[in-house]
Amino acid sequence: MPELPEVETIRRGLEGLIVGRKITAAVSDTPKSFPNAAENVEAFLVGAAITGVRRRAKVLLIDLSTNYSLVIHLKMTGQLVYVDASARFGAGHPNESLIHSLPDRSTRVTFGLAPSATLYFNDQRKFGWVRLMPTAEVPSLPFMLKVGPEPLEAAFTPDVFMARFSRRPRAKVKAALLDQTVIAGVGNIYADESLWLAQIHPQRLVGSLSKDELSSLYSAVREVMNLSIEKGGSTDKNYVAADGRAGTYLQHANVFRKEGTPCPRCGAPIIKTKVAGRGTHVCTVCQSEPK
DNA sequence: CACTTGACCTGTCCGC
DNA sequence: TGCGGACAGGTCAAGT
Repeated sequence: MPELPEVETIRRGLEGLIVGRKITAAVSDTPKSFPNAAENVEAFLVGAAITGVRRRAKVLLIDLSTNYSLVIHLKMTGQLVYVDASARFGAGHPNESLIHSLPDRSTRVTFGLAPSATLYFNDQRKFGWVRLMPTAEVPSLPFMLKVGPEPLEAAFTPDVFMARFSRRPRAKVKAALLDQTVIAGVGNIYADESLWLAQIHPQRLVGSLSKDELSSLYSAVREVMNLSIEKGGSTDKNYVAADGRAGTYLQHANVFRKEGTPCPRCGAPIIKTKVAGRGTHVCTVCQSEPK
């Protein structure tokens, strides 16, 4: 669920909440979620100050004064929720019930932050992970070496987009969109929304797309991602921002989870199918099927 | 090689 | 009501 807009929303929230703070403790009962040597945690994490929060693709990077970083992937159900002790009292918090129930049974790692705050890494399905490593080694991670360009950066021009796609001419366009080595950050929600906006059927093979269609898809991906960041991301079930707040993008979605409802463009019913092994939402009138 | 499918997990929902 | 099974979706490994 956390795709680029969700991770970016979390990053922005965390930046304002944790940069400059000192980590006082890091506790985990789930080695799979936090597979770091205890001695490294003691030496390079506990006592370190947080110097910055970055994002690359769907990966979050929390940089530390020890020149180590926490590398975090939320995968499907991961959350990073910041709770200040003062939020435990009084009303008015954007997600009162969540804040008051933490830690809960999905809490995998608990970070103490001076003077009186806690950062919870929650992950119901344990697909996500937190790793502590030297900041200088992050770019050498296999994922970082292979991942494609950031779609919202200025350097990501239509020409770059087309060059990346031309690497996979025989793939279904949805599979290519989801491939992180082609473009960074697109997941299932924004793949479906972008393809609907560009009026391209997800089964179409990349090699069959015209230059105009690729150009439309380029614009659609950026438009959809930008709108979602503006709305604080998509909250379906698990996703919340760093302050516990839900995102509202799905209220603006045109096809995702809209099966049976009329296409906002032509009125035909949206259908749900499976493409590239994933649940896929299309308007079969606006997005004509291949062959 | 290029592309597709299955595994990793847990919780929820649907049908019987 | 209980229970089995399908499903959710990000990424890597294994399969075609």
